[in-house]
Amino acid sequence: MKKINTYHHGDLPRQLLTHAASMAAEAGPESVTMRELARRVGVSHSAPVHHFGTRQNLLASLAAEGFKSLNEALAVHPHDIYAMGVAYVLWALEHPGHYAVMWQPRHLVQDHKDLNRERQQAWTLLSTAVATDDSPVAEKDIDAYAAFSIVHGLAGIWLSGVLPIPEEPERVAREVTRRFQFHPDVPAT
Amino acid sequence: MKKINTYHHGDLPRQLLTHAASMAAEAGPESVTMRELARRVGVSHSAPVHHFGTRQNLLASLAAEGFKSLNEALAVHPHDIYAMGVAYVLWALEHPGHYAVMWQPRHLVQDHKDLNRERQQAWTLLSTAVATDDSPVAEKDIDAYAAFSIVHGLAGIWLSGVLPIPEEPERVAREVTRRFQFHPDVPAT
DNA sequence: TGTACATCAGTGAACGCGCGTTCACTGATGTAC
DNA sequence: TGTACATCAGTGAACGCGCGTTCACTGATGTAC
Repeated sequence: MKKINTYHHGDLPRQLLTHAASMAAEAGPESVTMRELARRVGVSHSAPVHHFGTRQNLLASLAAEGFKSLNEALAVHPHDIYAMGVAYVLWALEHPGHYAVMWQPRHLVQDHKDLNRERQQAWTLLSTAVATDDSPVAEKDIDAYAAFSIVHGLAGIWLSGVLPIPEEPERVAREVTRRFQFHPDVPAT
Repeated sequence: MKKINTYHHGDLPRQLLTHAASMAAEAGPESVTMRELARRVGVSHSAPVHHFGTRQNLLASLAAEGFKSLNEALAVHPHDIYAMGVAYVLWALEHPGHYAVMWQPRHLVQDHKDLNRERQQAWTLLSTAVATDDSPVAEKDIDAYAAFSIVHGLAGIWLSGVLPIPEEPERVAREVTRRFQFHPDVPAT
């Protein structure tokens, strides 16, 4: 039987990230302080410093973990932009703390290698999926912008708490996502 | 000629809100502190307290001002959901500080009368514009959700700084907004 | 199996700082007569 | 026009607090022999 030891338990970085995600979900990234985080995990306030160096680096690690997990969820539907969109929204609802940190880069250290790689990968996944449509090249960027906007907007509305999350978020997410159309023929008025 | 007096200048609440908006735009709502705000305006740190009572109330006043101004911008196009959407995005780009505060209700006092009224009014404007379409009633909510998501998402992407604001934001906003369609006939797969 | 030693994980005191709010105050303005 | 007084706007010291980071440290673990 594995001894559970507050000392050298080997799992502290993992626990710190998990609790940081909870805190960010409850009260935003700015509420994740090294000291309160340490209190919740039950270690001294220098323990997080030992593992992550600075607060900005800890939050960037959390964001990197978030993008990695999001990418896995998106990669399940590599060629279906609508299914991918639904997966995006559902992932955000399931990981509100990560999501908040990912989109508030202000709180993150800038040159975090893992974060930059995973974030780039997320955009690649999305734009590749959009590219499977046969739109003119000049329209592809707009298509990607719009597809991303609708799912990011829906997630943002729900997570901000301004509108309540419905009972069947998956159904609503699917219906909302359907309202996105590729490069409509009718020109803008 | 009007005497400009640091004392009793009568314009302090106005100046406080203006500078608070700048600060929120630069570094987020959480960076708006009573003390730094007072420093920027050049008054003592109790002056903002005298006029707004608490920090949360000051920020709620800023959000209320934001919704009021947004509503005026939206009301220019009362029956055209696409034009209204473009107006929404452009307004957000022009008022990044207000926009940030409006969508981070965590920092605001809850029972601010003006804020609650103006926020309700914004939703009424949007849903009324959507209702001019002849969709089935059950689809209207989804239509409103989707229309709001796409513009809120686009504004959020740009303001978060993750993707750069293009040279012609109005053109891009118009094109993106066109990607929204009312209740498509093709059922979801 | 035992021992010496290096390395790693976590501690706790200390630093300097900025914050929101309270409170008694003072200077400026407006009003009644 | 002058004066007394009330009201309003802004001040500055003080409070108690939580924060990120530094640093010398100690306890636990792993490894070489």
